[in-house]
Amino acid sequence: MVTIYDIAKQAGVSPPTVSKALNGSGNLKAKTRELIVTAAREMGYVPNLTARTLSTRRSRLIGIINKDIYQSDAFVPPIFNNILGGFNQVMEKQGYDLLLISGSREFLTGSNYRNIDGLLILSIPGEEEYNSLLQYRWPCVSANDIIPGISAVITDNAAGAERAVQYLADLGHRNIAYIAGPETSISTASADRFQGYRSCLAGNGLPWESALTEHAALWSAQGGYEAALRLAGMKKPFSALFTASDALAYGAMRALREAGLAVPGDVSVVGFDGDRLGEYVSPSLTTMRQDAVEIGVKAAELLLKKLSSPEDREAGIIRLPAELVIRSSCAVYGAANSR
Amino acid sequence: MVTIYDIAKQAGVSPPTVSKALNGSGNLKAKTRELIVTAAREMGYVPNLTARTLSTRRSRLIGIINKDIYQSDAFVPPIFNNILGGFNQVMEKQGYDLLLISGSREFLTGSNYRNIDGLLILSIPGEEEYNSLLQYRWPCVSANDIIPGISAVITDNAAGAERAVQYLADLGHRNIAYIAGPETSISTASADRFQGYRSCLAGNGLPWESALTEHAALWSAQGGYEAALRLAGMKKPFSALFTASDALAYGAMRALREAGLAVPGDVSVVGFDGDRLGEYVSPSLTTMRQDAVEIGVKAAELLLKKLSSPEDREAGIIRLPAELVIRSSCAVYGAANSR
DNA sequence: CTCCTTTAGGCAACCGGTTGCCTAATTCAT
DNA sequence: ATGAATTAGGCAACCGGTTGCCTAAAGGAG
Repeated sequence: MVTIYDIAKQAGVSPPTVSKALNGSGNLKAKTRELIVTAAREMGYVPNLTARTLSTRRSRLIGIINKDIYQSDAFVPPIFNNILGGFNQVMEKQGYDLLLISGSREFLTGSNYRNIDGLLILSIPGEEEYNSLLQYRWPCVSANDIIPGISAVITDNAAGAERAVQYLADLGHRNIAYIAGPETSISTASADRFQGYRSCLAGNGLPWESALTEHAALWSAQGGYEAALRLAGMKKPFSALFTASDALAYGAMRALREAGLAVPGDVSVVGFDGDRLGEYVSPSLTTMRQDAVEIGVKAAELLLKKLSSPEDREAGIIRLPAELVIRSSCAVYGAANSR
Repeated sequence: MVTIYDIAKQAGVSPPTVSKALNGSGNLKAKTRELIVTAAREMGYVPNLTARTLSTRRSRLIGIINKDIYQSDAFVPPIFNNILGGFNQVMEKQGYDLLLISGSREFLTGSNYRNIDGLLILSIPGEEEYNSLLQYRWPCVSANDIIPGISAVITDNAAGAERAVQYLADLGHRNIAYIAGPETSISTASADRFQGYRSCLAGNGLPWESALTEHAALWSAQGGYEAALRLAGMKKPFSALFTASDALAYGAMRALREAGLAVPGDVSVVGFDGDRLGEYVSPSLTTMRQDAVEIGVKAAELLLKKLSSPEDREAGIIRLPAELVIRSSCAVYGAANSR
């Protein structure tokens, strides 16, 4: 591996001079600088980032926290990959690499043992890690979830949920059920969608019936399946169902089928996420599309801003609109409707 | 941040002694060692891995290469996340962290600028990166794909494809179509499944008809959809379809529906992957399940072995069996079959 | 009590960079 | 040509660890 010492010898200067030449710092004669830069290129020099990190205390490394990736058999919604893709696309251009933070080590030690410059949170493991996070206050952005005290880029969940429910209301549905995601003490994404659901009901003069809301145990098709079975088992009939994610909707549609309810004949279903896959299930799923790539891009930009002005501790929240994607899982109430 | 210098001062010893005490090296009196270890614990010491890496030339960092994650709007099959989950589960216990390698930097410079100890390849970007990889020969394992000259942990694709096709043959199907994934010059996964398909046809005395094989342009539902439309447009009828992935099958099933073909009434479909989601599409998808978590675990174990014995350059391949998961996308030939 | 062996732990150098300061060299004015 | 002002670039120290070697201290034997 070629080092600045090799280049220094080759160019007949001292190592610090090489460093200055390559970084554009210091007062160097243009000719000297050029000599060094040329030598570096010819020798195929690539700076050792480990050494640079030790010296400058900046690693150009962003930690990625995603509890779901680390549960080895977890269901990871496609949206996470797209967020990460958008995020990386921006960060890569700025010379940052991404470090998947294993388990909770970096957190619980609170030590930043790899000299991470900043953090992207996709989903936070738990209370303990959250507290550690707040305590150490590294530059940090949360994507797709709101965590009190931390900047976030997120879909406008409340507005998105309202839009979805309004669509169902506009189709004439009056009994609109809801399957929420699991609630955690920290995240508000699920709560925001729920709130949008309720406020839209209210806006349409519809009462909220607790019997028409079920909480899924997991953000997965399995969770949606079980929740929908519970809903279908209730005495309260419904002609429409809004779910807090697409995966929940896939599971719910299966449960409805098994309960003898046709989609959209008996029940109209709207999901939330905009998975590509929703186009391919049967019936294809009407959903609120989140622009996952854009969330990642915006999160990266926000984090870069924080990195360049560390004194700015403001916890801003950027909300991106969700877009209604009409496919074929919804029908006008009463068209072929028995309930 | 507390360093060994702080501990040294506190314990009244020299920094190297602290290092030796904490690493269990050197000849230290048991009492001294204990004194130091206690002080370190009390002071909340966590070693700075950047410094340690610089000194030891070992980073405990594994690079992850996955071209798909870096295409910001790509379809990343769930299996990738599960492989990574299994891999991380093992690596984490050994104190390794995972670095997502941005774009192609680390490759094309050939420099290992972050002092990565080893590499996990999930999907390789292209020829150029591949050549660079072979040239530098870092400890490296490929998961879920075979790359000439590189150790791999992979599902036995040929055997799995044979099993899938045999299942269709056993149901009485004679005209079994196939949708392959995109072929690349490097990877053999798709080719292996194709070969399994053909050898199973041969084993059952069925001729291979080129009109019954289509290559998808992408490993996605969209790719499967388009390929199946082409198949359906051909004059050659078929009563069964095997696809090289589940995502391809989802797309294909939609295309068949649109072409007026019922699944499994007119066409039986078998996928490959074992996505959880396949349970929730309609009809639920019969598929060959790959044990993605196990692939990740085995890949980690193999890589750890390579890391501990760098002289061993053998490019071993570990093949894991795929398991037939019978759901409801297949029917006996002729039961309700018109073609 | 002395001498020799063993052991414990310190010193110095190194990993590959970066930075502030200071001096040698150059430029400019006189 | 001389002196002052400016500029170019080297020196030394530092980031936080690890390692080999060497010596001081402790222990044992006679």
